[in-house]
Amino acid sequence: MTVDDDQLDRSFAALADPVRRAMIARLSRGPATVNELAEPFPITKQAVSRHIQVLEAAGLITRTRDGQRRPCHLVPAALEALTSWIDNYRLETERRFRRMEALLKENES
Amino acid sequence: MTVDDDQLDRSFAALADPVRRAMIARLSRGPATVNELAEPFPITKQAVSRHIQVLEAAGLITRTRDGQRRPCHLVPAALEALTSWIDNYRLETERRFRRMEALLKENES
DNA sequence: TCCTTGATCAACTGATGTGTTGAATATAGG
DNA sequence: CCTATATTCAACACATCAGTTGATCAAGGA
Repeated sequence: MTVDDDQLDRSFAALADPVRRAMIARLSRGPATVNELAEPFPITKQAVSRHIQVLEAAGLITRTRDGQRRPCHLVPAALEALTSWIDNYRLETERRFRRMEALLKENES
Repeated sequence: MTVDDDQLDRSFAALADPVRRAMIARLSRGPATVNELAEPFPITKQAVSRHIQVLEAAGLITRTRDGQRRPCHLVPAALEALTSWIDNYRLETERRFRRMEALLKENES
């Protein structure tokens, strides 16, 4: 999955909050409703509802309908898009470091 | 490399800005000074200087001294810490999806 | 239909973030 | 010493964000 710049903005901003990261961790173990996600936190359900909207706008989760409930589901492909963005630059940097080391070793011999 | 919650806050928040992401991309190709990093952007160097401080506080870059210059260097291990945090939950979710699929297939037979 | 539960909308507050301008600091070089 | 260059600090404006309370909407069950 490839993402545009706005999607990266929203995704990284979504992860830049401990409450939303804890929700991601919870959802990795299975779907959950607003009430279930709210349970561990000392904040109102309205606040939790908005955290969920942030995650959904980022594409990190989707929502289904189950009667009155609106269960949330993690979207692994969206997470994968972030890691591949980061890995791109990490790997490039590590390659450069290895080339530098090789050059140093060559010069000292 | 393992990071604490505050470090994750700062790192993801640092990446939630297109200017800082472009700086990461630039630095993956080699060290650069404030002036070099500022060049592509229509903002003041003071603003660029603060973007750099944000990246440094997140541990994503380090800085050295070269006369008046303060070159920035990307820290691949810090990027790796982020991808492994994300991958942890992505892989857990994908494992769960595969178990679900297996169960469905078993029940339909 | 009435009441309860799950979830969201609207308006407001305080904190944080990103940008500006202007002044200050530090190092290199004549 | 004096000046130019690289960078940072300080103070301010403006926008966005996370939280609150109170009202509203939607679906289920007696």
